[in-house]
Amino acid sequence: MRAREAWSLVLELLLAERRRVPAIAGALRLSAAQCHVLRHLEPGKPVPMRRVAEALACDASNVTGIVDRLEARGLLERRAAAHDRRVRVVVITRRGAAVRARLVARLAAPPPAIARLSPAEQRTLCAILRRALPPSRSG
Amino acid sequence: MRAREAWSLVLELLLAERRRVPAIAGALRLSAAQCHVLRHLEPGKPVPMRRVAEALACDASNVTGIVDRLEARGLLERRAAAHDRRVRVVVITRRGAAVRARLVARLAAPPPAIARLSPAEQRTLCAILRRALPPSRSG
DNA sequence: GCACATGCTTGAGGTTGTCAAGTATTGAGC
DNA sequence: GCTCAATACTTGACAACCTCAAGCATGTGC
Repeated sequence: MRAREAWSLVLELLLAERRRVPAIAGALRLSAAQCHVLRHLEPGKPVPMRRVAEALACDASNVTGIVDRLEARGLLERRAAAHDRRVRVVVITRRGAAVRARLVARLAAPPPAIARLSPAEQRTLCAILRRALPPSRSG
Repeated sequence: MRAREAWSLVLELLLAERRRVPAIAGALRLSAAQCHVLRHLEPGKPVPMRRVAEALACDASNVTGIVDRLEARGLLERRAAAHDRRVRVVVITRRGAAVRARLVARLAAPPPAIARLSPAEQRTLCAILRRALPPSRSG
C-alpha cells in the first residue's frame, strides 16, 4: 500500500510546517481563519458570504464574526448584492489587497523540505500532484 | 520556480482534505487538538506535559485544558514523574489506546487524490517525499 | 541559603466553531 | 396577490482553543 505511505508522508510534511501558517498570519496580525478569507477574496471580485462559508467549510454564522473583524480593520467591505437583497457580498479593499499580497507571497514561499529537492524531483513532484488533484481547483 | 508550484500543490491537496480531519475527529468525539495529543501518545510511553506542548507547538497552559478534557473522559492519565516532582507525565489509558488505534487507522487512509495515482506514481511520490523530509521524524 | 530558572496551573480575554432561533427576502404554487 | 417553504444572514448561548501574565512548587547554580 504505497498510497498509505504517500499520504502519511504528505501529512508529515504538513505537520513539519504546522508552525508556518500561524507565524505568517501572526506577523500580519491575522488569524488562520482570516487568512483563509483574505486568500479567497481576489481584488475586484465580490463573493457572497455563503460562498465564503463554503470555502471555509464552516457554518455561515461563523463567517459573520470573521468578516466583522476584518471589516472593522478596513481590510474588506460588505455590500448589498444587486440581484438578491438577501445576499451580502464581501469585497476586499485596497488596504486588504495590500495585506493579501504580502500574505500570499509568504505562503507561496516553499519550505526547506521542498527547496531541498533537485529541479528534476520538483518537476516530477509537480507532475504527480497535478494528476492527483482534481481539475477543478479554485484556490 | 518549480519549488513554489510544488508547494502550492501540496497546500492545495491539504485544502481539499481540510474537512477530513475534523470529520474523523468528530466521529470519535474528539477535537483536532485532542487528536494531535492522542496521536502523540504511544501506549506505555509517558510524555511530560512540556513535550506535549512542544508537539502541539502551543503554550503549555493550553495543554492543561486539553489534557483535562481527555482525562475527564478517561482516555489518558496524569502521573507524577519520578525524577522531577515538578513534571507531570501523561499516559494513554487502555480506553484511550483503543480510540487512538481507530483514529490513526482512519487518518492513515489515503484520500481519493492519492489513491487515484498509479502504483508507479505512488512509489515515485514516496521516494521524493522521503527525500524532502528530514531524517528525524517522530510521527 | 538565595537567586533564578523550570514545569505546571489558573484566570482573563480574544477568536473560532456549533447550534437554535429570528428577520428579511426570494420563489413556487394556487 | 397570497401563502408557504426555502434561502441568506445575523444574533445569542455555549464550548473549545489559544495566548499572556501571574502564581505556586520544585530544581539548580552560586
